[in-house]
Amino acid sequence: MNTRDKIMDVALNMFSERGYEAVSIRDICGEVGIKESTLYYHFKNKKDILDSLIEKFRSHIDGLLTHVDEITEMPPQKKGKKHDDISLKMVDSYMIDSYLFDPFCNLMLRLMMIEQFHNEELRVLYEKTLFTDPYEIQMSVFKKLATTGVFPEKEIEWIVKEIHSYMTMLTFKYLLNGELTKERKKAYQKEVHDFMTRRFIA
Amino acid sequence: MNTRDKIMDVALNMFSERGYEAVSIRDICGEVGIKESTLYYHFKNKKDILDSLIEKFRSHIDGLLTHVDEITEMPPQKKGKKHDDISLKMVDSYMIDSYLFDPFCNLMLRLMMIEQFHNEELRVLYEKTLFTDPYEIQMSVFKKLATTGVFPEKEIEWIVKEIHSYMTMLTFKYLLNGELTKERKKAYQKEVHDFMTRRFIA
Amino acid sequence: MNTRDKIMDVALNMFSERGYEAVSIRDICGEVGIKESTLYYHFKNKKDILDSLIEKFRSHIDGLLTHVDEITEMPPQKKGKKHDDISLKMVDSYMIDSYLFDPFCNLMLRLMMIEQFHNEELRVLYEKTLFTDPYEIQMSVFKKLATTGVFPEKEIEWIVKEIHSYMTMLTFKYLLNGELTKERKKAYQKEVHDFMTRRFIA
Amino acid sequence: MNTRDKIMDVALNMFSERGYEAVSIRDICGEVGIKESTLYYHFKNKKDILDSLIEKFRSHIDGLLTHVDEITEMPPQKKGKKHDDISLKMVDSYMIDSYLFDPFCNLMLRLMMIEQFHNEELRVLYEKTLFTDPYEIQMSVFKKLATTGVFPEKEIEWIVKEIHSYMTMLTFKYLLNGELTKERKKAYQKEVHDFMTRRFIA
DNA sequence: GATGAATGAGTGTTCATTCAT
DNA sequence: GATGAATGAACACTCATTCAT
Repeated sequence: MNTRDKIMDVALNMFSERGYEAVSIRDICGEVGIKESTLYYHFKNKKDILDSLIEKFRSHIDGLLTHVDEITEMPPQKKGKKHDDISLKMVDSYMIDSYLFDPFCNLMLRLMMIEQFHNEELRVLYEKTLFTDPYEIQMSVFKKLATTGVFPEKEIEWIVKEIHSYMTMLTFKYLLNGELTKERKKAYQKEVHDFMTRRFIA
Repeated sequence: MNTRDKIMDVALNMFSERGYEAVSIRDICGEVGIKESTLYYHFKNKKDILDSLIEKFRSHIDGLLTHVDEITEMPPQKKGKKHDDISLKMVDSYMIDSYLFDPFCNLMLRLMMIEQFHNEELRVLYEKTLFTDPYEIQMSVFKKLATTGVFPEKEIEWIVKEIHSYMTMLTFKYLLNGELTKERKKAYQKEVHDFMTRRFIA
Repeated sequence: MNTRDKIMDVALNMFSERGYEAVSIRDICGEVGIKESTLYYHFKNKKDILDSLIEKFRSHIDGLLTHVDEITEMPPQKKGKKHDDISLKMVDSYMIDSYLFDPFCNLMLRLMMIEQFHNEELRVLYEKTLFTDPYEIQMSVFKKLATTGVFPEKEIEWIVKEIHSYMTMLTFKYLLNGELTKERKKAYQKEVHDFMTRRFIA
Repeated sequence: MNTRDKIMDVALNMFSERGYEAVSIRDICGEVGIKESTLYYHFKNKKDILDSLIEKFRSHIDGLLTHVDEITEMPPQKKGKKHDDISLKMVDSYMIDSYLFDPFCNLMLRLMMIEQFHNEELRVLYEKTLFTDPYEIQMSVFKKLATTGVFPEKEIEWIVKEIHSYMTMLTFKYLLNGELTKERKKAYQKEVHDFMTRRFIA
């Protein structure tokens, strides 16, 4: 990892734990192992580090959304196929691994959680990535499933709301609370699985 | 309001928006209208302000929990009475008004959200007040309702999980996001009402 | 002890250990057990405490000198009497007990030692009480002894210089160094005794 | 002189006059001609300046002691040579010029005198450099002289005690009292010379 | 790419002191 | 006699940043 990336990495770890303002250039440089003056070769100023992190997060998210779009716009599976095949796999595997469980994304979510109350740009991004986008993704997935006749059209809205609220709550409870340990990840996955099983299988 | 209370009030407003570390003693005193040295007559240091706020919050919460206990331990209503009488009123009126919508509590929740990642004391309090306590309160309410025969015992767990996750998600979405405006409160109440109506009435 | 005396007592203890400037009104009041504002009922300001201590010391010293004068101006003892009768007793008992070993005087000497480098008033007092006065007292004692024929007049100067330098060195080494413990007092007394024995007896 | 050395120089001058605590970083920087923040580039905090001074003093003293050892371990002069040749020259010239009269050492001794009452590290150093070391140096010098037969072995202890106490008293009287002026140095040297002359010549 | 040296503004905190009660 | 509440000035120290090398 080159110096610039190391700075961003260290900065994100610190920002997401203590907040942007509470972290000093000294703190970052001390951890990276460079002098403070060196940091200014790589970044214009402190704000520039944060902006670069946000930019990186945005393109990461754009990649995810593009990927999800490709999946949901694929021609529908044959009728009668088990409903969870596509939807649950997508939700479970893709979004969880590359988004909620991804270290970079997870730290960015924490940072947004911390900074949202006095940074409008981050507040909007926070609302979008934690509430709006996941809801819309679920909706497009279930709408597609509806075309296969698995669910009646008019029930979709509430089904999605139920799933979305459950997963959102679990996200805050397990993934945006304390350190992101293996135990918390497993607890999250277990609760998601139990919910899905009861709701759609049992 | 005396000087000490004014300091706590101003400090909480600032801490909950920008985080404890990012707020300076100068900021607080400027807003309160006292000299910095005066603040140190009322509080022994910056941390002492935070500790006093936490202490105040704890006793506030203790009051709420005691009140809830009194309600749920009242002798059960006559059979057949509409289930929402006691439960929804309690949930809607009491917990919402005196907790989520209460300005002091709301700001404390925001502060806890911000500080939880590097303050273990606040992390524990955060988990308790946003996840553990609400779930347990709902459980005791619904267990009581179950004794009146309104709900079958074995369904209670999932009903409560459903309600709890829905309300938790709404709390993060509307009450712990941006400024706590009347519009957001109304949006929150409407979504709670819609959910309750669909789930228990329709 | 009344409040005023308690303040002076505590102040002297602290001044003599950490220096006048390094001791705060807060420190003193904390130890005395009064509020800072109360101190200003008893003393005009911080400097006033120091001035009062100096004044008290001056009159203490005046008392000592008067006492010594009375002794040295008493009619001479009969010829042939052992020379140490009057001189050593005086030196040993009186000056040591009421001056060097006296807690108040000892602390004042320490205070003067600390403050002499930037307080001309205390520097003069320091020089007088540690170098000039003791030398002159010894001189008047030995001059009196000379009249009894015990010492030849012309040897007196060097005898006194010898005694004075020895006792001064011991004072700095044992009484103005570390805490004034019983051990240090005893070590001081032993060395004085050994010196006197060797010089005048052996 | 570079900035770091200038800071140490100014700090020592101020510390030795007013005491460590009574001197502010502002005072030092004002005299050196730098901003306060600059000082923290060179020293990690105020204590660090003091520690650096102590360290410098220690190595200075180590140098002196090594030098003295070399002299006293030189093969003895031929018998009958005037006793003061080596000893008095050494005492007079070397220890006085490079220790008591040396500006850095003199200021350090004053600093130690001031700080000894509440700084155990400095108290120990103070006792060593003003009482223990000089006594031992004199002892090794006179023991060497004794081998040449100038002094009887059994008289050495008291001779050294006499010299040591006399020079110690003079040090406190002339060199550690008021400003270290040429007049005081001369007065000190004259009294040393008079004492030596009377004691060993006359 | 990186650093040594510097800075002005700001940090939390303590200082001696005042004054109405 | 003593205190609660306040203050302006000073305290040691950290901040993000600059710039010549």
